[in-house]
Amino acid sequence: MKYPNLYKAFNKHIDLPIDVYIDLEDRLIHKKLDKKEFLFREGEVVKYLPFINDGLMINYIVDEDGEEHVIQIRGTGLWLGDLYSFFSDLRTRFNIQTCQPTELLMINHETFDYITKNHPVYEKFFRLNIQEAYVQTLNRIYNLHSATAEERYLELIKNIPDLLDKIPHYLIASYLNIKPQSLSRIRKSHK
Amino acid sequence: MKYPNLYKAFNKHIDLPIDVYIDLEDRLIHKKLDKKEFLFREGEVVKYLPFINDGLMINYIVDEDGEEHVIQIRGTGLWLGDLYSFFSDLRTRFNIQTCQPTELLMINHETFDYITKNHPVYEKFFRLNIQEAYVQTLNRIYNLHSATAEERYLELIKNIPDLLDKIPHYLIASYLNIKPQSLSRIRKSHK
DNA sequence: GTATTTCATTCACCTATGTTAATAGGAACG
DNA sequence: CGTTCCTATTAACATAGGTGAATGAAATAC
Repeated sequence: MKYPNLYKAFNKHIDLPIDVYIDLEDRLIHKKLDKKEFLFREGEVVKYLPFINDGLMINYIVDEDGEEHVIQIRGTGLWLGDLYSFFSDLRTRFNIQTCQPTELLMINHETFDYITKNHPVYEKFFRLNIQEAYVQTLNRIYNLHSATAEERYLELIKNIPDLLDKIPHYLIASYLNIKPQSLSRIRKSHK
Repeated sequence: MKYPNLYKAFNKHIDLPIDVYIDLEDRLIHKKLDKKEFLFREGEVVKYLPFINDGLMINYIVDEDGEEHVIQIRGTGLWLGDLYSFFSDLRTRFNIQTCQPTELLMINHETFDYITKNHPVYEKFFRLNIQEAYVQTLNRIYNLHSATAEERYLELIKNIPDLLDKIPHYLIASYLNIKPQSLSRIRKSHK
């Protein structure tokens, strides 16, 4: 087994026989990105389902004023791409970029069709995987509604304690929906 | 065909042969709710996939202070439930309530298993349906990040012009993540 | 190794939205 | 039919977070 992180990610949702896993593993596209490299950018059609085997990435949208809004931050063991663009063949609105050197495992359309056709358990996995992502974003909306910036900050560093060392503070601020100056202010009051 | 709204909803994503549709239609659970009735509440395990055949509903979460936060507002022709609770058998965090007399068509587990097993096209539909819902919530997060309360209000009434007549303003305010007083203020400045 | 850019922090000031309280209209209820 | 509750609105004041500018530190480039 070359990628135990991936195997573990599958088994979080489904019971995956090892040979069914290996059948996929041999078809994966392995990709290494440096820090600050893009996996894809707004306007492209996404051709892969990317799994973060090791690293850290963000998903952001640029508004009319050119300002970046970080929508997601995801690291090792998680998927981060644009399912919608992948399955619909429409252009994505998202920019997916690494925050550190990152190693990806990617499934293209041919492989997706092959594994779901030959191993229906993968179909179930992807449905469950989307559902989980969907619920996470509903919770994020709730969080944006019910918690103050300070509470969101404290919760974030509780969940990912080393995040502050791993990515620039201005990206964390954007994710929290505040300005870097406000993040500084909050951090100051917690020293 | 008893429920053309439902048939249309399916055909937005997939090509559904009429007999495959009818096979489902005969198994649907039909339910009528009055204004302000609950479909389900926090703590319950959701046993159905509900389709709004006619009406209007909200999804809200109650925080520790007892305050309601409206996460979704959805009407005729859309699905609104808790996929996660339905598929995982875990208790939901959501409260789903009608804003007006509402007519629902519901799929229970038995029916879901039957139709996906006998007509794989339904499996595809539900995957696409979740994907669409997922993308909508990502856009909602972006909207909360990039637009002011005033912009969010104007966009909302542009999309659903008669919403103000259909549901109490305090629920719209909650959905926009502002207080009713602020909504009044914004509305006043647009008269 | 120096120059240049990028990032984090601080401060003074500003603004959008929250908070509290008062009022009034309408719906629901006996 | 009057009473009670619920909702919407307004106003005065409070505050979280935004804005713009200045500074220094750190990363990157040359």
